[in-house]
Amino acid sequence: MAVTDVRLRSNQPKPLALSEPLERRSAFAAFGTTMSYVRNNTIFSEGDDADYSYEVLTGAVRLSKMMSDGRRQIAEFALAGDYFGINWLEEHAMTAEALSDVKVARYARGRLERLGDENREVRAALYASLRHDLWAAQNHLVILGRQSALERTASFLVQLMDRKQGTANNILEIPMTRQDIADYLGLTIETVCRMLTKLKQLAIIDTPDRHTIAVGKPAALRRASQPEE
Amino acid sequence: MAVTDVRLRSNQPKPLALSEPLERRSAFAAFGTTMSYVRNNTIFSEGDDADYSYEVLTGAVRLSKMMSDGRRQIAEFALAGDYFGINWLEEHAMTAEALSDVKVARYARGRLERLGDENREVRAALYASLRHDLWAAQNHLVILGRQSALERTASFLVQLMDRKQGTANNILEIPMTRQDIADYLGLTIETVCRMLTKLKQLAIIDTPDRHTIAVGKPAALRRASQPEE
DNA sequence: CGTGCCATTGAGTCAATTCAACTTAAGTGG
DNA sequence: CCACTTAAGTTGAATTGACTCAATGGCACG
Repeated sequence: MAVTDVRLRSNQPKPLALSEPLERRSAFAAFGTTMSYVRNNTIFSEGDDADYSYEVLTGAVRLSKMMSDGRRQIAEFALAGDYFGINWLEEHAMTAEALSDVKVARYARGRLERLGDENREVRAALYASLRHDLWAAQNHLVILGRQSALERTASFLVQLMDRKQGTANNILEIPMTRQDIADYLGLTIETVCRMLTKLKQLAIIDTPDRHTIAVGKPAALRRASQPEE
Repeated sequence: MAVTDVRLRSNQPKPLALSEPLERRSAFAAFGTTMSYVRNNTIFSEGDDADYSYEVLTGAVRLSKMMSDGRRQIAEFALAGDYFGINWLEEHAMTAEALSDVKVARYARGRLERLGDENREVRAALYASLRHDLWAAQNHLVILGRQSALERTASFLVQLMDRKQGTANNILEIPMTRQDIADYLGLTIETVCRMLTKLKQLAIIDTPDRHTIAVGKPAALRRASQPEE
């Protein structure tokens, strides 16, 4: 199979300046192996040897950390085109699980590193991916540390919209459950639910079914994700 | 002046496996310029052109993001030996301010990148720094998203202890104010204060003065930073 | 047409915040 | 060196936003 290109997307949660360019490179050659995982299966666990890095081809993956008493924090949702598992050390720092049925391309880490050593372009792509993840994590910190429940929920939806720029981005097909959203935003499932209801009451969004969110008023949603003025 | 070595330290907030190795390299040559900043002055602001990268020589720096209504989230405290401002894009994603009077080494970004392109060792150091920051941010996410006020405060102190391993790490000289700690932990100044008092009442720490915290029972502190069992 | 999972809504509680008073420490300038 | 001023820290009381607990509704799947 052929893995086509290294794509980096910009999921911008804030006004926060900083426009990560939508780069497109054909950096990794077609030496990945395609793997499939069914919904809710684990791709790798926190602490596993980081022998492979991955790219999402179809479907979605959640990357999370778990505390010993079961509290969970999701750091990122990897969607089609996203990389995960490149950035870590000898051991994976996160658990990766299939949100939906997924196809991923799997790259042997050693090979990728060797390639990066030789090839300037591959190196740049790896570096860009790492930098993107850092950038995303730092924006995430603001959401978790300083935003209200409503702002968080709105921010999350804005991120999803911005991640699929180019396409009709007003109807969001979300693969994750309310619990996943809660664990991403540092809230409970009930609070996420209430905030979605609130946004619905404000006529900003609509939720025709569990996994669809229609953003009727994107501008209002963006406003809801930020401080008043 | 001569900037000696690229040091990476492990500030481990959790059991979370993952031992970032205490590497020591002499990667960047002595081409940095020494700069001094007095307490509370800005080194660069979010949105500024990222022309330079920095290393803390003495003192401490806070790296933060600010929302338009003044809410602030501190992402990191850079202490002596730490790098900051390497990881970002064309524009700095954070504001860097002097916590105390600081001396920093300043490196022209273009030069650093060129050097990284040529020199494998420099490249590894840059990559390691980036990876460290990502790792730290991801741990920070768990703290902000899923820990209680007491756990956060304890985690913060544990991080400080672990960052100065090797030295007598039970007496912490902290350059930051309570407000800084609050903005790092996603709490209010009052809550931080109350949690410190609580730790004091539990005889786990003592606060002889504002900028000194003596950790009498490190093990108990570590326990307080994690879920029971 | 149950059975079970996920989502939603309501009611009551609680942890952390807000508001406010007061204490302590750190300058600053006479 | 001491009075004066300002900033930082601490404590208490009241408030509140998000949480917990509990019950119900809606789909999907066998």
